[in-house]
Amino acid sequence: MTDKAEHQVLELERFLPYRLSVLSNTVSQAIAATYERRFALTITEWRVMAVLGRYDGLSAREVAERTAMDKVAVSRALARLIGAGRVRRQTADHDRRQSVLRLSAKGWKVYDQVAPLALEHEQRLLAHLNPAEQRWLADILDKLWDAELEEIAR
Amino acid sequence: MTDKAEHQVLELERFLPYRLSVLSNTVSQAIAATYERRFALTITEWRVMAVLGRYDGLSAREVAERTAMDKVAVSRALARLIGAGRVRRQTADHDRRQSVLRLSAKGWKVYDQVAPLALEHEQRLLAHLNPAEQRWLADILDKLWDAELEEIAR
DNA sequence: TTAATATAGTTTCAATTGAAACCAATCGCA
DNA sequence: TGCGATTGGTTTCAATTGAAACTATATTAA
Repeated sequence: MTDKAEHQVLELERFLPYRLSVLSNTVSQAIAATYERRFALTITEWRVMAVLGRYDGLSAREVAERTAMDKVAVSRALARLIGAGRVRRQTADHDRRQSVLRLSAKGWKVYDQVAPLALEHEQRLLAHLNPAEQRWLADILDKLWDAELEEIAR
Repeated sequence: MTDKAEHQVLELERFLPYRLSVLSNTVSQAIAATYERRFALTITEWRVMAVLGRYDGLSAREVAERTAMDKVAVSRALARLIGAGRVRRQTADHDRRQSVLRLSAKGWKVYDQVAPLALEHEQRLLAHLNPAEQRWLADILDKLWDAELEEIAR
C-alpha cells in the first residue's frame, strides 16, 4: 500500500501552481527588499500608492478592487500611509461613507523614486527572455488571468 | 509637482510581478479551497506531504529545500501532520539531529485523494492554453526560475 | 416618514507568521 | 582529546493577518 508504484506521482517542482507561487514570491520579495528598508514601505502599502499614483481620488473600496487586496488590508495600509503623511484622505461630497484618496506631495516624492525602481526590476526580469518569449508570456498571462478571474467572479 | 504628466506611470495591472502574484494566489487559493475543508489540510501541510510522497525519508531541512518553505514553517507543519498521524518521524542513525520522515498509511490515503485532485486542477488551468502556449509557458518558467533562483543563491 | 437592507470602512479578537533565541548533536581542527 | 563553530530542528515573543462584529451613512420601498 505504501509502495511508490501504486501512487499517483506529483512532482512538485514541475507542478504549475507551485512553480508560479515560488517564482512570484521570489520576484516580489526581491523587489520589495529594495524599498522596504529604504522607504519603510511594505508591499501592500506600495500597491496602494501605485494605484493612487495612477488613478487619483479613488475610494478605499476601489483601491481594494484594483490591488486585489481585501478591504481590511487596504484600511490598515491606508492608516499607515495617512499617518506617515504620504496619502491624504477627504470625504466624498456625494456619499459621506466614501473617502477620496490621493497621494500627498510627500507621497509623490516616494512614488517618484519607487516606481522607476520597480520598473527597472521588471526589466531585469524580462531581460532573461527574448522578445518572442516576452510576447508569449504577456499573452499567456492575459489568457490565464481572464480565465481564472472569471472563475472567481462566478 | 503633483501633475500626472511629470510622473513615471506604473500601470499595476500590466506590471509583471503583480500579475504573477495575483494569478498565482488566485490559482493556489482555488486549489487549496478544495482540500482545506475536506481534508483539514493547509497549503503548507500539503506541500510537505507532496514532497514526502515523492521522496521518502527526507529530513526536515530537505523538505524545506524542496518546498521552498522556511524551516520554522516546516517544523510547524510537521508537528501538525505527525499529530494527525499522517507522517511518521524517526531519528537518523548516522546523525541524531536529523529526522527521517515518511508518510504513514493514513498519510498515503490522504495523498492518494489529494494528488489527483491537484493534478486535475493543473489540467483545468492548462486547458485554457493551446499546446504551443503550454510549451512556451513551461520553457519561460524554466528560464525565469533558473535566472531568479540563481540570483538568490548568490 | 420610517423601518429594513445594503454599503464603506474600522475595530476587535484569535490565529498565523517571522525573527531571534535556543537546545542538542556533530564537525573541524588545534 | 577537547573546544569553538556549524547544523538540524524547536520554542518564544512580537508583529501581521483574517473573520466577524461593528459604526455610520445611504438606499429602497412600504
